Amino acid sequence: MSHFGRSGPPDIKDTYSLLVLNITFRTTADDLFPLFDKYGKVVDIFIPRDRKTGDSRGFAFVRYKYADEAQRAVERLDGRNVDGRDIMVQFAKYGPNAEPIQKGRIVEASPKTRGRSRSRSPRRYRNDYRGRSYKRSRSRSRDRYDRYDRDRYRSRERNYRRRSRSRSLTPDYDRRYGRGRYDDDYQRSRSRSFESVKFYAGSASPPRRSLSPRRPSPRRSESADESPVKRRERLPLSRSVSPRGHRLDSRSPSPYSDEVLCNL
DNA sequence: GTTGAGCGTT
Repeated sequence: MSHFGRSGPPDIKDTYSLLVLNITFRTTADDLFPLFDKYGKVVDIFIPRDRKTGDSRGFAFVRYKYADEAQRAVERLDGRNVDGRDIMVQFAKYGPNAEPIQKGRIVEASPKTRGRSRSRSPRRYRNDYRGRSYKRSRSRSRDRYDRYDRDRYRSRERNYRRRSRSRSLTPDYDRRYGRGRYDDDYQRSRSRSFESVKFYAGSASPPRRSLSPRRPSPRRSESADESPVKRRERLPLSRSVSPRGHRLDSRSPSPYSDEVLCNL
């Protein structure tokens, strides 16, 4: 029950969180797991994503069960090249609820403290990033669009997203799987557990989205509502199963973005 | 079909 499923933070009570910076936007939790799991028991991996687009934001959180293992992972993996980029691994400084944590360990004393720090200030999302004058919307290209003709480019962007969503085959993957080894693999057997766990967690809704978003009900009202345009929008999604069969991220947020759902 | 300082979700 408390797995890397999409049911929120698992059991963060006695875990040690590592912040992994500078990963590629295509790197998934699956990619990180074998690396980090070599140094200890990885309890959870989470890759924050853009709310709207679902894209990776370029960093990840890896949670260890034991502090010494986390520490070792920092020493060994910080600066390591992953998918062509030198990642930075360090202990997280803030908890999932913006709590300061020490050495990656959440200091959350009482649930009262936790509730306080997040219940007030009803930010829409956490995109304000704690008011630390966070400049970015994560990319200059999107900044550009946001400033100028966002409305004009919106549909274009959507198409991009959708296509890149269902594509999922990049040189990165070739490289990674051609490599097939990590530096000291003293417990490579565990490399499978992550996928297994996630399959387990997603058993209700398998990663391979052979989805059935909404069966066109034989109702007259709906069929009348169906325009060819909408139909076209749905089709590419229905078959958007990646070549890898499963492309699981930490929590793949619904493959169908909200806008798509709204379209139906 | 991108981008690149940074701290997180059901």
